[in-house]
Amino acid sequence: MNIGAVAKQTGLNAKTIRYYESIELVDSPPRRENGYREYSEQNIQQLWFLRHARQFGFSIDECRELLSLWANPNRRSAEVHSLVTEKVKHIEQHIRELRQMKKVLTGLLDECPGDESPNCSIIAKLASELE
Amino acid sequence: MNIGAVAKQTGLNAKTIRYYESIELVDSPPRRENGYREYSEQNIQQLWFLRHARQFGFSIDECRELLSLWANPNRRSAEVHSLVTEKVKHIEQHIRELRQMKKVLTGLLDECPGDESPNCSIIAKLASELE
DNA sequence: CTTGACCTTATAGTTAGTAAAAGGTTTAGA
DNA sequence: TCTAAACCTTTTACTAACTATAAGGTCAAG
Repeated sequence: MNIGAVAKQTGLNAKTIRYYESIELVDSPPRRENGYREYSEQNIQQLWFLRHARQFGFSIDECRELLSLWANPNRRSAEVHSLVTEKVKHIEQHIRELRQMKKVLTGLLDECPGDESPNCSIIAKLASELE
Repeated sequence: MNIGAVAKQTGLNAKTIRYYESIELVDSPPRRENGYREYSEQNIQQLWFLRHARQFGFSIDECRELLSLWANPNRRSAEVHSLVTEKVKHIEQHIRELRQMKKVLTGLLDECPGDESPNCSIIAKLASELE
């Protein structure tokens, strides 16, 4: 299969697929006579793996770890479990930070008239030296 | 005041302050004879503004807009209100996405034994072609 | 035979800084 | 007075994870 078809199938951008190959995240597919990449089922599965892992918020480096666990028949599922547990903790932390940001911002919104006047406590708050 | 003291006061890294100057996000402070930057109250207030706006999750470009609203005595507070409202909406969207990610990942965790065996439904799920 | 949709590479841009290199200046202590 | 630490300066390159652009080769349809 050509890169365009693989891109369409997996939902990855063709440029992203070439990028993953350039950083040696996935195996290089063989080339046809004209130089085009010819993707095997195996190649495509790696890309599906990445598509999903990236969607779940894993970084490229974490994906590298997950891919090597996937490739290793002697892996301990505890390792996968621990990687994912860590990821969930980070997500929770991130959510807490966003909630805090939202809380402060909505508080500020209540104090800003939102009309034609220039007075706005949001601007004032941003410019203040107080934490 | 020298850049180091301003950095300490505002909590911004001195390198970050020079960076903000280089992209013309803040006014260039005048230089002393030795070439050192000499920060006025005015310069420092701009940096406080940025410190806060960045903490609230505004991008550099959004900060540029907010700074120009701050500088404009004829601003309409409705504009500020609308910028912040948009930001809150984005934060909410982001939180929803993270919650969804967390939900799927914790679901997967329940199905992975997390022991010495190699079998792991997380790995299997990542490699599958299903959405 | 030409048009458009593919494919190729290399290079540069994106965000928001951070780090490193290589050097000049100031200040405190011995 | 000398020197070492702690400042300050600039330019350049690096980070993450792509995305865009340029400039060109290939292929299939009409």
